[in-house]
Amino acid sequence: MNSLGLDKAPKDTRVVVAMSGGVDSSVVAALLHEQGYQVVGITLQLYDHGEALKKKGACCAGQDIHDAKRVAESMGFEHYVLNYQSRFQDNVIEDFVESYLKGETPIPCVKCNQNVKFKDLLQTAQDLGADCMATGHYIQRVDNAGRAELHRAVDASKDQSYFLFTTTQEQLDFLRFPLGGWSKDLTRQHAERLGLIVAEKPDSMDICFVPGGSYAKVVEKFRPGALKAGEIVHIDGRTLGQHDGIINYTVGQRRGLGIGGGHTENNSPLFVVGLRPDRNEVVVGPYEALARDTVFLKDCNWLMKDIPAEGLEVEVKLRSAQSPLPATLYADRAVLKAPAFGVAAGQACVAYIGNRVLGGGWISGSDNQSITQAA
RNA sequence: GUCCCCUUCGUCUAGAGGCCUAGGACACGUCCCUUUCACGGAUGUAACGGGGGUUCGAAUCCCCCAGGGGACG
Repeated sequence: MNSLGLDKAPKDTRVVVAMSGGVDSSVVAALLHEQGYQVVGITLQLYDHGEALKKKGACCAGQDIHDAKRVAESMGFEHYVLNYQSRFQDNVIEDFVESYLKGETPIPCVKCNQNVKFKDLLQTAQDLGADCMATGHYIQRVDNAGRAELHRAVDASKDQSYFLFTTTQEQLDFLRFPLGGWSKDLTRQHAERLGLIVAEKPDSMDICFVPGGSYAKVVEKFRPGALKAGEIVHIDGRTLGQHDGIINYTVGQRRGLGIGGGHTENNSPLFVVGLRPDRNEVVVGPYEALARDTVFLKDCNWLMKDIPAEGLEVEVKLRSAQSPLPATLYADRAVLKAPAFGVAAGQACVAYIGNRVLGGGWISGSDNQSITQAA
């Protein structure tokens, strides 16, 4: 059994590494190469800023691709660049745009993992005769009696399980995440040791196809007219101000409303409580108005057997950086032990038992049963 | 067009002679956090309508000039 869990010598094991051009995936590729594996680095060209966003100057995707290629060249393993622009456009950007127009808050990173990296790229890797595909994600693949499970990263602060909840059992069987047990520090140490040119490269943060700019402008570009000014209304019916486009807001948001004091008791801050795309309105209210204890799910992906009818005691995350919340999971919803504040449709509900990632679903809506029942 | 009240940071306001080089909240900016959008944390900018007085000393007292409410007009 080699380090990738395969019953082959490294030199006979062909592994495709999905290289983004960042530190993490570069370290994975270089490390596996160092260990003697047949590494094939693949970097996807997903968009072109010069063309897609009508921006001048260097294209960021180009720089990342260039970095990945240089890492491969310096280490001496194969590397290919595949043009996936149309797939990315169809499966990620279009969905992103449509979701915002519906008043939801999409997660393009998950769609990209789900529909591009772990689907098309993974298929390509298999077509290339690879034994497995490795990525630089901070998440663990744990073998439990012959069955692969998904577990949170050891470094909780870097855990990316939220973004990978759509990973299927079949995909998981073929995937490897060498950094799942590492800290970011350790990764960077290895990057330096290996002399990678990307060792000092900062972590990516914004949406990749919206570098440093406004994502709303991207939506506006693909759907002219999407940025339409409208009213900001309070849940009590008052109109408190104007917004410059519903797509600029997400449920739970506080900043950016521009509504000063004098509208609420004690000048308490206002939060976006809801979005009404049909009326082009942003609905605001006090923090308490965000309370929800029932989260409805759709298009779920579970890495486990059927969920019992009486429910399953789990913890869920409704936002990537949020602490897990105790809940009872059903096939189509999660019922929280205590209300969550700022549950946005379009975001994901990812379930855990301990460190194990059970999968999750897309949030289609939410409710506050305790209030509904009391009323 | 007689007699009363009001006028402070972008907003809502605290303030009733020295504790105010004017405080708070909301908004806004910056930074941190963050492979979504957000939340959150830290930090910062910013005001006594104007002009005279009285006082050792006025945002606070008095007097004028400009903007909102009151059973004769």
